[in-house]
Amino acid sequence: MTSLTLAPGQPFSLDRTLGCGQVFRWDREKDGWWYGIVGDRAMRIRQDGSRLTFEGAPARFIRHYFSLDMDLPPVLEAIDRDQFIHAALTTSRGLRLIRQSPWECLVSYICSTNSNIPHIRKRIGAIAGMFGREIVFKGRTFYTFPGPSAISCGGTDNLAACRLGYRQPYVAATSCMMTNVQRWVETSATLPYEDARKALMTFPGIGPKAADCVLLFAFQQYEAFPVDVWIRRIMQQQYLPSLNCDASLSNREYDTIRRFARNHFGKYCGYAQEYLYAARER
DNA sequence: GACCAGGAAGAGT
DNA sequence: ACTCTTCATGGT
Repeated sequence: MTSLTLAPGQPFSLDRTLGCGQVFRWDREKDGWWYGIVGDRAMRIRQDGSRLTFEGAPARFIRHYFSLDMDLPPVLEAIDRDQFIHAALTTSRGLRLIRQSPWECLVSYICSTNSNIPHIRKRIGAIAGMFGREIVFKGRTFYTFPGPSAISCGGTDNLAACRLGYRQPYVAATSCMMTNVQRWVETSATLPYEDARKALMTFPGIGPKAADCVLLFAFQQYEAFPVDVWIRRIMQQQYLPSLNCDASLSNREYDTIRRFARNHFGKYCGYAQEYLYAARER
């Protein structure tokens, strides 16, 4: 068991960070411990005030994964451009964007389309359970997220058992494509936002929204502003009243929204998106 | 641009 | 029990 103390003036809320829907493989137990699996290590972590206690990962991993090394106040100050975002920043104070594993994040957001969060979690869990490696930690069973070849070579029937619906061929094709890509993470990380976005959208099942999520959650491209049904509604109500949320979201309208956000909130608009999403009215 | 597939969990009635 | 919505994408 290891612990670390948060630096003064660096807000962090474990509950808000893990509970806001950016990541799908963590569970909070009633005693306050969060259990999750990241890469090939299962771990647990809890927060008591400014103290984080954890097992299964070294402090430097925790610091990096939860972006605790990022100086958050200047970011929040930069995006705090109006009363509405100000309220959202207050409500979800301490929310930080996680540095997710790119491959798992890519598949997760292929699986996320037109689904609610519990359902997305179920799909990711099914893929891991089917093709991943079992790890027992604290009497609980976890499964690592399988690599591209484990999925693409694992058999159509096994993938079908994961009940992905129309997303299944996208996951299969993207996995197959990825087995032929060299140094995907390193290459993508060097590209500027718009180029990285175009590159991601060449994978089947990755459209503008999923690409922006992967850029934001796995590549720390804070310019990305994923527009889903919630964000579109909020943007219509608060910033762009001329939007028509009854019609389906066109690429043109998506671009209108993300360019407005980039202009209005600045280069950390992705952080603004996550706070707006976390504060959405359910 | 409009429409549709593929599908299941959650929320509301 | 039934309907509507859900962190959309790709093809026609």
